[in-house]
Amino acid sequence: MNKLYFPDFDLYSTLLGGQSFSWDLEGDEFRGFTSSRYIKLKKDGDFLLWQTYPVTDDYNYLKKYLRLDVNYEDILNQFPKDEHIEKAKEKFKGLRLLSQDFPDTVLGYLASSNKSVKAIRSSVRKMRERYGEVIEVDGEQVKLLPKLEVISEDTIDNLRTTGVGFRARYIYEASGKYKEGFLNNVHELSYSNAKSRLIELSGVGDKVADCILLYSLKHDSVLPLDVWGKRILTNYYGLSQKMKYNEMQKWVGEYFNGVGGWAGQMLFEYIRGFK
DNA sequence: TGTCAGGTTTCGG
DNA sequence: CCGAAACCTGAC
Repeated sequence: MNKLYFPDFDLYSTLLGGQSFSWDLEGDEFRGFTSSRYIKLKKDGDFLLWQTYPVTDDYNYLKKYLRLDVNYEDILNQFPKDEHIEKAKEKFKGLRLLSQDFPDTVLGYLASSNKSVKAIRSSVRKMRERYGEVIEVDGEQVKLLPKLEVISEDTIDNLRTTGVGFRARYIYEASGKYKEGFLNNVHELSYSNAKSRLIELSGVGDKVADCILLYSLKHDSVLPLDVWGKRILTNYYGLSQKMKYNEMQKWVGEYFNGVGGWAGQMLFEYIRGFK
């Protein structure tokens, strides 16, 4: 495996927390699947050991996915100083944000609405089983995450067999639109323009759009406001439960210094008792 | 078996 | 604009 010096990287909370549904822990090795790569990753002290498949030694892919070019200390230094953040940081220092492949993130979060992380992971694996490309990894056959183009060529009824329920229509329609290029330039748009475009997709509302914008497109100031995100704001920071989504998000943008996504991820895992 | 999970859409007011 | 109901299914 390849080796990189990388302290301050908590693989467990980063890969198995709430931001990706595509990683498993086997022994001391994390194994992840995207729509184009299978990745093996583990920690050896302050080093990261890694390999990519079917294209091996693909450092550029890993670097983008894990956001290896961010200055982690700088980000932590921008966190506001308060007791909740201090506690969350104690437990989750090393938790980082990923930049997952855009279509993969759209798929995962379209499948996520009104479902627990565990149930989402299960659906994602069923879709992977049905649609994922087979590749060979160290002599073993494994499947990748499906490409949206492949899903768009199947039927909604078949898609339903993967446990996505009423979300099948959302995934199917979004796959077709993606294939037509509807989302081609979202990564170049401002936060609000990109968000408007995403919300035009059926099945994407404020929260799912914010997840895609944060976990794939690196809009780091956003804290996705699901029930846990809202609990952070109401229970820890005294915001009223009556506040509207966009009002809360505006507060996040101001209070968290532009790194609400990073701080929020730690608070999110902290408040939901992960790990 | 019954309830819960918990985002978006849809519908009634 | 707002609140409430409906949506599928897996987990427990």
